[in-house]
Amino acid sequence: MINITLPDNSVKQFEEGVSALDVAKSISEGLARNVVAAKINDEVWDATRPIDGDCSIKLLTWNDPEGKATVWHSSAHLMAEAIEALYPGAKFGIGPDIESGFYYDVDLGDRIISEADFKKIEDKMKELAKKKQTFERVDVTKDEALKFFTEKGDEYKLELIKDLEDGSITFYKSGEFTDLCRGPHIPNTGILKAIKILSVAGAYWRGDETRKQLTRVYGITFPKKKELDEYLELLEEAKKRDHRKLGKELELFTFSQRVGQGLPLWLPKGAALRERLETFLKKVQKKAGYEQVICPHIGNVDLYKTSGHYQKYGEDSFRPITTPVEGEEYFLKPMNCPHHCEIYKHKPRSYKDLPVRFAEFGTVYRYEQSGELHGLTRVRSFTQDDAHIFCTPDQIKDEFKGVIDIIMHIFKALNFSEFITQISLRDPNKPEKYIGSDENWEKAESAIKEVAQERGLEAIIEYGEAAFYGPKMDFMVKDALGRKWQLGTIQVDYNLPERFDLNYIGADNEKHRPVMIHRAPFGSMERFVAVLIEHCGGNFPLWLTPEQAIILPISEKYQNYAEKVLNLLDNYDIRAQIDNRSEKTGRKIRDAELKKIPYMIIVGEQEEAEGTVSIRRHGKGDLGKYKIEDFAHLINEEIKELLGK
RNA sequence: GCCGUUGUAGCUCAGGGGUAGAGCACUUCCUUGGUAAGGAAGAGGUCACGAGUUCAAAUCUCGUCAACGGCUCCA
Repeated sequence: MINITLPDNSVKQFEEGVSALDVAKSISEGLARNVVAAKINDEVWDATRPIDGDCSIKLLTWNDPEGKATVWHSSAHLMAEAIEALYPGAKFGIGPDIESGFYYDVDLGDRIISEADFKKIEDKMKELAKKKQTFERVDVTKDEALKFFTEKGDEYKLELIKDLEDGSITFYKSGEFTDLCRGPHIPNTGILKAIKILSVAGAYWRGDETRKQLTRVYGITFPKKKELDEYLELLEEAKKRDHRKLGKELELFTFSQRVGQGLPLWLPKGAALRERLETFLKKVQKKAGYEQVICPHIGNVDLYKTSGHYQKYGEDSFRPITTPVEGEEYFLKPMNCPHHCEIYKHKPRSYKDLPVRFAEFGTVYRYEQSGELHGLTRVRSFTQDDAHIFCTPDQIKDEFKGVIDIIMHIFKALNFSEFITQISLRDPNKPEKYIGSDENWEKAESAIKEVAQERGLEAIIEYGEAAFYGPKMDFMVKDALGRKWQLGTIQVDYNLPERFDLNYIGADNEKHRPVMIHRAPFGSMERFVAVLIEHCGGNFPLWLTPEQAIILPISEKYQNYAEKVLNLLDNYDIRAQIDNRSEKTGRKIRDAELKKIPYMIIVGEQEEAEGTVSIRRHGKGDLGKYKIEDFAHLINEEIKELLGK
């Protein structure tokens, strides 16, 4: 008999060789039907695999992340089986589960899979799933494994097996399909009720561009059709919110082939919106003791040799600009820090001056591979809401606090209520990878952890994710569709102060090395605006939106009154326009709704007589009549609430 | 950068070896109206760019550029 500890810490006795599925059955049949895998001593196992000793157990269902992963991994096998049946002789690379679904890399010879074939594969998968095929785990020796795939003629699997240790190799058999696989898998394919092939793309074998390109087939499965439908709806919704689509429709930005790829052109409405974001942050930063600086867009090659960026990225940058007579070399600036270091250096600094905080909306240029460019999220020219704080090691903690407060303020003003904080620290096993003294690292790392706690942030700590020059804290927001986006970042840097030989005179009258902190709450204006567009679906917060209100006169007779209203609103700093086309009100409302203007102000005979306005809220409908001043207050109160003042 | 797909009016898209189509947007006229599309007329395109094949190319072929979906990369 063996002892199995359940999640509630109760211990039950079972025969040796019992499976997690048996354990589930002993609790309830209903539970057993939903079990897809089990965590045995923190390792995910097949629910059907015999347990041969004392252990703790957690039964996993579709609702556990590991359960989903297992379901999708098994789905990948099912898809491979379907593809093998439909395309005999297909060879298989790897087929893992991913964040949403799974894929399998397939070599089909000269056959191709296109969207038109998806249905065929889905149908085959459904047919196979209905058979409730089990997944049979088989231990094999390396020789057996090699023999099997040599006979099958699958060189990809052979290559994978060659890297594996004998004794650790397992096959999984389900139906007609046998795969090299570590597992675990679901008890049988019956749970896979809703199946969708999503897309197909090329992918290099083992991510190596010198190797053969395989066909990567993406799919997703769910235990219930309803869940699949919801997922497909989410994809549709994401498409509707795509910032590239909305950016065009709302006239925020555009691109021109003639200007060049990855170089965004901000249209008047987009530029105004971005300016409001900048003004907002500038105000906050001024209060927090930042000073604005301005730097040129190019820098001498020596600047980047000093910073070390030339050695590291010189080849992957835009080619240098050379002066015609002297032959000097300049680079488009790929970051602002080296310039800011020189600003720090322009005069001797005392410990009494620290911290100094230089802020700049600095436009930088980076050569990104052409296939990488994507809307505003990946561009070749972008503006960082950058600032560099030069401080003593003891001041790191307070400075982090200050930056976190700014970031939280921004998230609130822009309705990002869900976010993830990540702290990246050294890999304790590889201290040689990092520059800077142990003592300083220790100090900075514990400061960051303490600050996170004091500010009530539930931070994920990642060891080994720090940059070689210092630890950092990143913020990822979750948008309205639950997608995660990396935005703000705070990074400690011991490297540049060293390279630029920055110093300050301490109380002891000796020179000391300051610490540098890079920080960008938005990240970049381009990326941030893109994320914001997708987060709010183009319905920007009232303080930010291009047009806050539009006045819709019922007919031309009320044009004068409309202008009077406009003037009054202008006095309250409310951005509004008049739609004076000779269209019916219904039409004007429809157009204003489509333009996502938050407030529609209808004025006609009644309003003019009473000195009021009729208000309609975007997406909500008629709000009734207001006095103009009351309406202005309504708007300004709404804004105040967001900006928290 | 690599593989695949795509490129026709400001936008969304149809068509396709014999000189260009729709809806919306735009302009003008009529209409002066009460909470998601009033009517009529008009204007608008080297069919991404460059070569080639052909009596004839927007259409076929090749190349270039760009966008899209992935891969690799991201100070």
